[in-house]
Amino acid sequence: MPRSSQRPARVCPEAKAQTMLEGLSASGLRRTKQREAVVRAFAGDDTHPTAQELYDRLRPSQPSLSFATVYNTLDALAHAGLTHVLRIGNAARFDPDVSPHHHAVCSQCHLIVDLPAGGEDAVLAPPAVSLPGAPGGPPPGFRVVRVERIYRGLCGPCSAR
Amino acid sequence: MPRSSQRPARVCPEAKAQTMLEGLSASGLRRTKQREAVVRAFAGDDTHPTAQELYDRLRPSQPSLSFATVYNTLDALAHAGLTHVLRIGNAARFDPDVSPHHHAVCSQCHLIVDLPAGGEDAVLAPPAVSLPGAPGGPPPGFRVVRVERIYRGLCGPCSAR
DNA sequence: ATGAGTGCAAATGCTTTGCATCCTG
DNA sequence: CAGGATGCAAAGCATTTGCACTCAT
Repeated sequence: MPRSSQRPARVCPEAKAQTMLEGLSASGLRRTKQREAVVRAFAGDDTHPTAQELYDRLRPSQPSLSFATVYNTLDALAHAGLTHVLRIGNAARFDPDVSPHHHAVCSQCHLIVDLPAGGEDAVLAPPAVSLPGAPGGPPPGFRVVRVERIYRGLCGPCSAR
Repeated sequence: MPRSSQRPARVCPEAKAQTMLEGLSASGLRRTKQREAVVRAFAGDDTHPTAQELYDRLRPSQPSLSFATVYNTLDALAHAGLTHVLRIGNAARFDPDVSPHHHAVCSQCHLIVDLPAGGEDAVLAPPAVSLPGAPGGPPPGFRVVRVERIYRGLCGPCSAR
């Protein structure tokens, strides 16, 4: 049994970073100082940062790092399937957690929190599943790869006003 | 029984446009020629157009219409709850259908199709429902107002390559 | 008549790109 | 040492804003 049953058993950031870096190599991408810095700053982050936020966070320690590199690195990670891109506000937000989970977004303060995938339905369809011609008959032949859910509402503090 | 059980019994565009215009008035917003034009072009549209697309569509018949007005009108409609904003690609897409439904997005051609809300779970929570401290214990006290789902995958044609 | 709404254009903000240079594999 | 990656800056879009003018209420 995992050490904790309260949270999605988040691995230690260092290990996560290692996994991401290995994923980069596995995708034929080069392992540069810049990418290592981005990955280390990003891997253990569950705040769904924007590229700008990561850049600001890294700038003090990596003065020569350019914004474009942060952007390109995140883009590379996303294409390699090592990161998910969340389009919730105006700017793209990045999520290093590619395991099945959903998001709750506070309409007031725009906080985004992770929601472990409940048993309700599968987030990932094993290889790919065709949508049944269920009630109303959605597009036939559409092969669903992933289901993303966004719970919109008010977080605890905002709910309490 | 509704006329059709295959599709979400879409109302006639004219009626939908009327409803939206009445909704505008009901929200204390003025009924201008520009807004009427936007609403008529938009009400029966299930292609989830961007503001730019609607503007391009309207320009020929409304040469004096400005882009900002289209933008502001869509924004006003959204604030009045008469339209939903979809953030799927880089640009905001607008959906005149505010009845419970979800979306399937083709990763290849970026087509967005409506999916009638199945019985699986409610899209709308009656007034507002608190997330149970289910498996993993998501944020306690978060009041869910609406659940949005995005089915990512490949549409029929793209799936067939 | 009043002030919300409009048109225009310029400002913002996010994202992408071109290119010379650097450095990993 | 070849080509991918970086840094810088500029270009491209999407979105928002200021302001003078117009028109719905």
